[in-house]
Amino acid sequence: MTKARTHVLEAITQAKEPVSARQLCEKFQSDYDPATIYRALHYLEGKDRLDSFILHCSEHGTERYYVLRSNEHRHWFHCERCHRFTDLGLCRFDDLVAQMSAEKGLAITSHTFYATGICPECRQKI
Amino acid sequence: MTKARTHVLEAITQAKEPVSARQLCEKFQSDYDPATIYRALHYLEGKDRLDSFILHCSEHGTERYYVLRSNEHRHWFHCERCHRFTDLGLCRFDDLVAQMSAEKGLAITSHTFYATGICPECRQKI
DNA sequence: TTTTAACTTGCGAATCACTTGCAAATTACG
DNA sequence: CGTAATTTGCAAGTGATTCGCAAGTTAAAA
Repeated sequence: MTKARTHVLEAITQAKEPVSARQLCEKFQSDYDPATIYRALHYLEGKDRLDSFILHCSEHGTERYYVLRSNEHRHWFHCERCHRFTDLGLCRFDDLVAQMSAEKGLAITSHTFYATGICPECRQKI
Repeated sequence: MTKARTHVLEAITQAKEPVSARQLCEKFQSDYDPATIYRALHYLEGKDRLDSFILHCSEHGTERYYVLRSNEHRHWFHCERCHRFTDLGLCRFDDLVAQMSAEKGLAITSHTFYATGICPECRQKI
């Protein structure tokens, strides 16, 4: 683990929500080149230390977001108003996914899920 | 509905799986400019005639895929080997989504789900 | 520890999937 | 039919991410 990779992993570990490459590039603006950040993310994802998903929002456009990979994965909600994430807890889709997999004879190795809408804080402000 | 929009909608209607903008641009290469295709897709999605999701695959990169919007939405599986989609049937997550929504006080207005892995045909070829 | 081979990084240029500005072409409608 | 509102094509622009390459580091071998 090089310094850059360690720092990127630490930043994602400390974050309470999914982090985009761009956020990391901003954070490490004076330390690492964007290319290094992107390469660190690929490296860490290849080593199964990170999970990621792509999400489009009106404020940030289309970006890939990274979270730590643990043995039990979680899903996220994205608020269309404040553009923050809310943790939806551990994945509860395993049974349904297994069911779909069995029905169609698929070897499902992963799935992506996220929900969008308005979070309680923003809803209150309307 | 202009001609371009009609043709785009027809192409997606006839397709048996999600279609990317790029596929449509290729199909209508000699008829419409890519900008027109993209604008038609935005228009149709804005009119609730289409649903879309973003998916990254090794063969086609990151692209947005479009499907007809019906009252009951479906989810898809994407094969990492042949890069085709398999219909996973109607959404079965509504209860779980409602549950998550209630737990966190979120106003969930939509969700995205897709699974990836190897389809039966490709699995057989290994 | 010197030698060498194997990564990593920074920088700048290149990709690629879209977007946008603008003038010409269509379409809508009074 | 005539004018206003839309839509299209073309070309240039964005923005996230990737790549080539030379320089800097690290690791393994001798």
